[in-house]
Amino acid sequence: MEYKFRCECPITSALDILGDKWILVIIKLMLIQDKKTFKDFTESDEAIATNILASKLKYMEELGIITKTQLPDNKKTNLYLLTEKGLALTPIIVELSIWSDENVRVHNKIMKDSPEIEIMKSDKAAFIKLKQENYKAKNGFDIRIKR
Amino acid sequence: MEYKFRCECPITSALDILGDKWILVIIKLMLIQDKKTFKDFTESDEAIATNILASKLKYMEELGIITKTQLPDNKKTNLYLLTEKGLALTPIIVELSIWSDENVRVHNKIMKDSPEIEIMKSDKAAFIKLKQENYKAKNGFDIRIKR
DNA sequence: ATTATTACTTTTGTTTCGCAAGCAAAAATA
DNA sequence: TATTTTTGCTTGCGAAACAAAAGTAATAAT
Repeated sequence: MEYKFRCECPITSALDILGDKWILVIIKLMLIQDKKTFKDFTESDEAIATNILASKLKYMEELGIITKTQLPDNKKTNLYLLTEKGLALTPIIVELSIWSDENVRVHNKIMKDSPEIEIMKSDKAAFIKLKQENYKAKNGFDIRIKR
Repeated sequence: MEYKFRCECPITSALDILGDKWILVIIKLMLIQDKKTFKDFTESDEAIATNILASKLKYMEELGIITKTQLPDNKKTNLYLLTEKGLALTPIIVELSIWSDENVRVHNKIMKDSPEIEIMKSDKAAFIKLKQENYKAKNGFDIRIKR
């Protein structure tokens, strides 16, 4: 539970936490693609290896970005859900989408369109609020047990 | 000049490019802290190793995020400057600042305040535009030679 | 009672990161 | 003009992160 930071800069410190290949991808899977179980994540297009997934989920839980919970009628399947701290990353995901749409397509020819990109661009704040509220409406009031 | 992408997702593809420990930190050093030479970067608080710096600068130039130029009266010192594609990352830097200010301080006790954080929060779009225009005013019309 | 599913862990590489040292060209200084 | 310093790197080696594959234990479904 002790993390290493390169220096006193807030931006660099954020990247000490988020700056790797997987953390923000996992956030995206949860927020945009509704993934919540270990199996959900392993079946995504990104094809994350199970050992890496396990270690990243543990790390994110420790940091308070996600929680690990269970449904009361199932002792096997765990639910991984975004906390407020995790949901607060939504603006970063949105800005990555927009930058990608305008600057990455030239490198990745098979990249999909974001269906919501125009809505995103025309009113960022509204889009962010909507995504966050939809997430909470779907996942915030489930009956579940913290473990 | 061939890059590997994990899948067709725009967000994941953006992170295939930006998702490492250094790229966004180097962008921040250029945009916020006015760093432009190899030496500038090595002297930053982040203390990047020279071999990593050299490889990242090369990679970023290949991608079109930065350019490598020279002043006409100096054959030694190179100037690394953000392109439009690199400047377009400003909103991501701003959102990282805001998330960090609210969520990272609990982990990094010695983290500095962003002096501009309140301005940033109160009008993001204006702040972003200002930063980008300041950067261009300072660096956009220098006499320099592309190499 | 048997099979399948879920959520991992373990093992064994491979690739990326990072420190330290070294080096060559250009620039500054004597 | 000769020497020293600065700048921008490269090289070599150890450490850490990432990744593919196989294995396991508990639970759930049949």
